[in-house]
Amino acid sequence: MKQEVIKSLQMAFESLKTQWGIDSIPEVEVEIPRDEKMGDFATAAAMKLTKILKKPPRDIAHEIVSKLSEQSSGLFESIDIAGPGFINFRFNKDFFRNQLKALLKGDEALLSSDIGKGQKIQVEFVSANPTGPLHIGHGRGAAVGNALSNILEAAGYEVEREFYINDAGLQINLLGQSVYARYQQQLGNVIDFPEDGYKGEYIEAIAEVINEKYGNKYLDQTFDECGGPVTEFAYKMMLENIENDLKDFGVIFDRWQSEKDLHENGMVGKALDSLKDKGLLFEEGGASWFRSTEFGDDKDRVVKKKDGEFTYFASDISYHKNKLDRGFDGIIDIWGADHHGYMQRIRSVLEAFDLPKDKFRVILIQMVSLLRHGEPVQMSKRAGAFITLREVVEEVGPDITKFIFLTRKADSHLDFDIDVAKEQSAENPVFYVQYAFARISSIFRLAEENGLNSAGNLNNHDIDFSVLQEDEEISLIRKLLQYPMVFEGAAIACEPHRITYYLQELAGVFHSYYYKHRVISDDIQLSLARLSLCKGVKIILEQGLKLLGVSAPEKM
RNA sequence: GCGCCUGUAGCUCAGUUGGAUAGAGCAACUGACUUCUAAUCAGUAGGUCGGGGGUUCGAAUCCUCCCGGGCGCGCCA
Repeated sequence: MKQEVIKSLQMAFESLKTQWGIDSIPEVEVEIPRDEKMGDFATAAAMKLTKILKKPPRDIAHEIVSKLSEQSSGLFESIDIAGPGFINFRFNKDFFRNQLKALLKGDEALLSSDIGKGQKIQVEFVSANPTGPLHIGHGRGAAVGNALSNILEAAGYEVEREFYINDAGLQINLLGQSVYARYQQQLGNVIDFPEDGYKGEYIEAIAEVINEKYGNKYLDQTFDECGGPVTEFAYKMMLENIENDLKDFGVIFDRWQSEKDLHENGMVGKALDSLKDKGLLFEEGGASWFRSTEFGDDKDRVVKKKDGEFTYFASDISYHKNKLDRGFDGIIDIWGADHHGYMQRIRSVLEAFDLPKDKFRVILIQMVSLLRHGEPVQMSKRAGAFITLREVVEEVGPDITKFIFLTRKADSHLDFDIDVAKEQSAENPVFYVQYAFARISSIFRLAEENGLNSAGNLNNHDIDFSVLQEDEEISLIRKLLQYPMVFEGAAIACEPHRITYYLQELAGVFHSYYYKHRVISDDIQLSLARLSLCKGVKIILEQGLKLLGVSAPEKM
């Protein structure tokens, strides 16, 4: 729909070029006006040209409009000049009706997009340490990462969803020690709990499972002796829990990349070697450093400590090198905002490995404050006092939880009040959207009973769309046709929340229409045309909800 | 001290990358169920876009300086 306007404007500019005495035509930008009454599309081109042409914007607008009317494509009902020099376009109704027909025939361009052109893109998200259950913040990352992946996929990218497992290093070791200590305690041994150990109940649970499975096998062993298998068991069980939590939240990953594997396969050393070959490593104070200042970082970063151990950053270098080696055209990392200080470092690494700047993108997910009755819930993983994602999902439900996460842009803080999410469930925006879908489904059930078979008839009969005359019907089609633009915008900006808002608007236009006009009536032709319109709404609602990972129920 | 995010209606948030009279939902108030689902609809009210200055035809949006909130600045992971 947007393309038609742009094309017309480009043609007009082309023929005005000589008259204006400019070499190339200006870039054409069109927007959807805030108020539907202004038109379907608007351009501020005349105002932007005023500086170059040294003429008042309204004069320029007049020249453009008269050129446009010479072209008279017949697409537009009206082209007006308004305000300081906006040009407003209004499509004629047949254009809308034809587009609706195209949507129902399954015109892909109205549902998806090919801006991705098959490029391979990797989206890494959640990537929580497997040392405890997922909390609500991880849930937000999961919801956004999942929706974004879906959107990019629909936009023609080949997407891989990946979870990076931090299964090497001190934290995992601490997990093992904590479980070991609980195991000993459960079997009656008096043993000190590690000072910084994980104190949550889940640690006890893991210890119990070890007890059930292996009995007192490790009872007489020190941690030095049995730390390996105990730690491995603990972390695998933890990882399994995480995977299940995500699955029950409706988020599935394509690939789980282990940090430990990178070490064991020598990838870390290799990655550093290739930096060395580029002359980007140096030795100082017995440690190895990456010259990240070369790429705009504040200071150079240690990759190998003086005790010979790799830093965490070294694994990340190797991990991102690994991503590049796997042939991705673009890399998107979704991190908690508390990791933002890490961004420039990774950016430097990827630049060192020759990835163009615009191919790497970090989406920071701001903190979630969990509230109950308006009071903040204190969260501390170490102390074990926190509410898990699972608890929230079980209490509030996955659809509401996801929808709330996706109704805000990622980089703003979010208050998640469990009681508000639950108590207002009847007024919750997610139901507003789902209800529109359920209502349409209900209409189709009735249509079925009345012999207006939805699927069959709507496809086989030559339905006369010209009976769709009501303003609300045209508004509804107009809204439907905005979907590809919204969707593309969401993909380009990596902002799933745009879809969430759009769906609410679409549902709103539909509810309003529903209240005012009856779909099924004695007039068969009209009924069929209106059913077709509803079908169109249903298709878009379903598609949008699918991208968000939210269910579309036939009944509510 | 430096860096990132943030401040928009009583509350929770959008604002199409600089455009027209700043928008939703909740809460408040008025109305609408004999109809394909009232989890809905129609309407009223609610604003110094944190504050000052600047850039220009035009600023919630860009620059700058203040004020407030969150987070981060290890040879930790």
